[in-house]
Amino acid sequence: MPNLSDVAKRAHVSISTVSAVLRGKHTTVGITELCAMRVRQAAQEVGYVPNYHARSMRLGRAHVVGVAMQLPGVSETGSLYFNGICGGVHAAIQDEGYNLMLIRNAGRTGAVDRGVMGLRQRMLDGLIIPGRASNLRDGQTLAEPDMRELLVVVLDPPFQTDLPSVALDEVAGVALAVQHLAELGHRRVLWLGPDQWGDSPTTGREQAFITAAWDAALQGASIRYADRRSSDRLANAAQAAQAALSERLTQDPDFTAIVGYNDVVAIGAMQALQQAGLQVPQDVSVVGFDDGPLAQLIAPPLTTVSHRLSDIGLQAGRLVLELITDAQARRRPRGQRLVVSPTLSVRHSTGPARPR
Amino acid sequence: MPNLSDVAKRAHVSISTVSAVLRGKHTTVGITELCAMRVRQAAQEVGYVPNYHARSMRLGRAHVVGVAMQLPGVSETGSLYFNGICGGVHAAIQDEGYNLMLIRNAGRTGAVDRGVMGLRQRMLDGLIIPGRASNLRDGQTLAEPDMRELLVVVLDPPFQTDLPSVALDEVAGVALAVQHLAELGHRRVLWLGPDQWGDSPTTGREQAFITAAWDAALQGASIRYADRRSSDRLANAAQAAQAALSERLTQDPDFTAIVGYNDVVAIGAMQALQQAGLQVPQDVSVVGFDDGPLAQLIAPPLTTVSHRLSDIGLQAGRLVLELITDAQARRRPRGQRLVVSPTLSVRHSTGPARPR
DNA sequence: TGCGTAAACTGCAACGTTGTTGTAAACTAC
DNA sequence: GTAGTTTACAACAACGTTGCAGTTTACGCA
Repeated sequence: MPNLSDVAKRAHVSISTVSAVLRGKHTTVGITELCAMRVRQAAQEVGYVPNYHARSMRLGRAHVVGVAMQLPGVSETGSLYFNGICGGVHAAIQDEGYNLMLIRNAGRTGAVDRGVMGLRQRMLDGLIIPGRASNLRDGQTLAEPDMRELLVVVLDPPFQTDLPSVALDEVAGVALAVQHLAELGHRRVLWLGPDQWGDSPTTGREQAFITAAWDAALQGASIRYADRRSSDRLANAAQAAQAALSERLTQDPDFTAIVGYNDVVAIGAMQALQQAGLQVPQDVSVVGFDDGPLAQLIAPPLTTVSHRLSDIGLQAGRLVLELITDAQARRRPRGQRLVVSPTLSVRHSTGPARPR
Repeated sequence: MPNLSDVAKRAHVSISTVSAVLRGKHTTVGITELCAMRVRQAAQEVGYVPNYHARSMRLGRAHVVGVAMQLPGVSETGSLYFNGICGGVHAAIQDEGYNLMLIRNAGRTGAVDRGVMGLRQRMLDGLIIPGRASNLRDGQTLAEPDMRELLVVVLDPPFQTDLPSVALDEVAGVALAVQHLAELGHRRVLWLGPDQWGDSPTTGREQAFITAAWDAALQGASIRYADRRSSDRLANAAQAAQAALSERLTQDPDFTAIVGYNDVVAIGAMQALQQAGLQVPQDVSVVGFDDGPLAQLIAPPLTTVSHRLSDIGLQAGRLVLELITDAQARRRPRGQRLVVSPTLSVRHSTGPARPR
C-alpha cells in the first residue's frame, strides 16, 4: 500500500508538503498551486489512500459512533426498531464523516459493556444505547461513576438517568389516542397492555393513559395480560391480548373503545372482538401504538400512534456529535434530554361511539 | 488516557515488558511471574486500556468487517433481511474478535463504493455485500479489475461473478415446494410472481419452478404481475398479486395449487382465492417463500420455504474471515461459492389435491 | 552592501503500539 | 577463575500521520 512517503518521492517534495496538499491545507501553509498539482498528480499515479488508523491515532478521533443492540434473535419488531434507529443515526452522522459500528452482545458480554469497551479503547467516539433493545432494565452499567465521562446517549431510557438521552414522548402519544377517541364521543375507554415490567415503558404508557383519560374526563379502565418476553413473536403477544380480552367479553362490554399498548395488542383485541361477534369500529373502536407494518395490512386498517423511529435515531446522532465536539473543545457536556413527538395515523378502526 | 508508558513507570519496568505481560506473551520472552503480577497490578491501578488505533496500525489489521446495505428506507422486508444478515455475520466474527461496521449509502455515494473506500483506507479488513440490498443490479463496481484483490464476499449475487459468494439455494427451495405439492397429488400448479427484474433472483426462482415442475412431471403455468419496486411495502405486493390472480379466477381455476414468489405474494393469492369463494387448502393449496413474520400469523398458517437469513450471514462471515487469514498468510484466496439450503415449513395452507 | 521579511517549503517530534535485537547479571561447566 | 550459556529484562526502530518549528531562497528597502 502506498503511503505519503511514496507520493513525496514521486513528486520530489517532502512528506509534510504532500500531507498539507492532500488535506487542502496548502493555501494556509503557503504552497504553490503548481507544486500542489504535481503532488495531486503523483498521489493519483501511485493510488494513494490515507491510512485510517494512522490518521485516527494522530488526531485522537475514530470518526465512528457505535450503536449497542442486544437483540435476542431475529424478531420482527426488533428488526424494525433496529433498522429505524440505525437509519436515523446514520443520516445524522454521515455528513460529518462519521461511520456507524454495530455493537451486539457476544457470549457473556452484553452489548452495552462491549460498547463501553469500544469507547475506552478509542475505537468509538460516541455510543448510542437504545434502552429497549439492550436489556438495560436496571441501568446498572450506566450508573457507574465514570460513565458520565464517556460520550453516551441513551434512547428511551427505561429508568431515571441524568445521562444525555432521546425519548419518544409516550405521554403525548397516548394523549393523542385518547383525545381522538374523546372527540369521537367515546366515554368509556379500555387500556389493554402487558403486565408490569418494572420501570419499563409499559408502565409509562399505561400511566400516560390514566392521566390522559382523566384529563379528557373519560372513564378509563385497564386490562393487563401476563406476558413478559414472549412479545418478541408477534403471534404470542397478539394471542395473549386476545385471550385477556375474550375473558372480559363473556358479558356485554362496558366500554366503547380500546387503546392497545402497541399495534400487535390492538390487533389481538380486534380479533377477540370479532370472535365475540362485535364489529370494529361500529361496536368498539380500537387504537394501536407504533404504526408498524401490520397496521395498514390488517382489516380494518388500524388507527394508531405513529412515530418515526428514524427521528429518534436522527436526534440521537446529532446529540452524540454535539457531545463529541464539546468534548473536543474540552467543554463539559451537559446532560441533555430530547423528546420526539409522535403523531396519530387515523385509519378505519375508530369511529363515532355507539350511543348507549 | 493512560498508556503503556504510564503503566511502565508505575511498575518500574520498561514499556516492552508491560506490552509483553499484558498480551500474555511474558512466558515466551522470559519474564518472572512476580514481575508480571506487578505489571498487571499497575495496569489495573492506572486503568489502562490498549489503544485500538495504535495497535491496529502496528498490526496492520482493523479487526472490523463491513456490511454494505443500500436501504431505500425503512421497509419491513428490508429490515428483516438486514437484521438477519447482520446477526449471522456478527455471530461468525465475534469470537475471532472482529467487529461489524454498517456501511450505508451517503449522498451520491453508494454503500458498495463506501465499503470499498473503507477497505482501501484499511478501516475494514473485509466487506460483505448483500446483492439484494445494495442495488448491484449490474455489478459495475465489482467488475473493476482490482476488486479481486480486495476481500469482498457477495451475498446472493444477482449476476454472474467469480468473486467469493454465499447464496441461498433457490432452486432447491422451489423444488422443495413443488415436490411437496406433487406428493400431495397436485398435478396442475401455478407460479405467481413479479415481472422480470433483469437478472434478479425473481427470474431465478421462476426458472427453478419451471425446472422443478418438469422434474416432478407436473403441469406448471406462470402468472406475473407488473410490480417492480413497490414490493417494499408489503401491502402493495400483496395487492398486485391478488389483482393478477383475481383476473384469472373469473372462470373456474385450471390449477389445484399455487407457488408464490414469496410469502406476501402467497398471502395475496390466498386473499384472492377466498374472495372468489374458494377455500385454502380444500380447493387450492398455496405455498410461499421466505417464512417471514406473516407466515405464521395468517389464517390458515402458510406452508412456505424457510431459510434462516442468519445462516447466509454466518457463512459469509466465516468466508470473509477465511479470506482475511489467507491474505495475511499471503496466500492467494480462491473465489469460493457457498450455497445455503432452505427447508420447507409445512403448515396448513397445503393439503391433498381435490380430485378432478 | 547589508538587513529585515516574506514566501515556499523541509525536518522533526510526537501519537501508542509491537517485535526484534541488545545487554547486563546470574548461573553453569571444566 | 574464566568462558559459555541462560535468564530477565531494556532499547530501539518501525507503522503512517500531522503540526509546529526551523531553514533556505528571493526580494524590497535603506
